Amino acid sequence: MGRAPCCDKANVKRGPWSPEEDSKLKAYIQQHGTVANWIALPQKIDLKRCGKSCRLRWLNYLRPNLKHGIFSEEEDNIICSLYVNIGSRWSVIAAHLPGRTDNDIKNYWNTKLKKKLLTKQRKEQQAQARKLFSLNQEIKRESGNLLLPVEVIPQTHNDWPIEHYSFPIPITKASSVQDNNLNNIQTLSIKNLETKLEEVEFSDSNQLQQINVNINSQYPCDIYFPQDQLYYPSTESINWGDIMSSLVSDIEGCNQTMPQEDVTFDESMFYGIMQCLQTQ
DNA sequence: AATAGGCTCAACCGCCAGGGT
DNA sequence: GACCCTGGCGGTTGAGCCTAT
Repeated sequence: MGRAPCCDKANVKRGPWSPEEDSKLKAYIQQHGTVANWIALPQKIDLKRCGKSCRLRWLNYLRPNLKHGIFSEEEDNIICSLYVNIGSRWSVIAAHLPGRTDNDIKNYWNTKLKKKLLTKQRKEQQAQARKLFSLNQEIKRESGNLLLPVEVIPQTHNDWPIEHYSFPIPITKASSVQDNNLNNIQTLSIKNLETKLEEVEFSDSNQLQQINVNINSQYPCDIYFPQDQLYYPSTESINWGDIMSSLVSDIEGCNQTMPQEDVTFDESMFYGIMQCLQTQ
């Protein structure tokens, strides 16, 4: 047996509110100040609406001092920083943005801000890829025939659109040994990586002071290692040289126990490792 | 001009927590 | 403790608008 409905669905109006309905609701609340019982309200003011619908209409549209329209850059930053820290708790986020409702913020995030951040992320990622490529070439030159990737091209991942730590992880070309290699690489590199990443501090002059990257934390939604790129670790502040160096030393150690094969890098392998890190 | 597809956002849905009985 | 009721919340939907073809 299901839950009893909060109102008689057959006898309530649904859909957009008319100006008359709005003014009835507004008038009642202005006269009484508050609503003690939203469920009972529609009957009192002769509205064929669900009490919950009345409440929502008031909170999201009719109540005074609501701000509608374009979000400012500052509001964007606040939303992003809070989202990164607390996830999709829109009511909490709304509490930090006077005049904005949780519904507004939720809509804004889902329709605009997320895309905006994705675009920004991709641009940064391309710059990062170029940087890594030249870094790899340099290391390669310095280290002779070191087994490092010739191709480092972080791709846009359809299911996982934001790739934060998209530096390469080596795998062998031979699929039969990939699993073993992954295990080796994981055990050898993970601690190093983790340390490096946790050392990364980043700041944003506008919004946030230093926030440590906690790669063990659970991101609460469909975006991982996300959006924080805006005010969190900028690629500029990450010492990729250090990270690459530690990877190189791990790879060297790893190679001693591995068959001599060409090693290439793969994005999916990286995410596998990052997932492994998260579950540790 | 027609229309298909994408986008926006107000409104709805269903779950959960907390208070009252 | 069990049950009921309500408020609050996050996720989802769909009508209407916009844009590209």
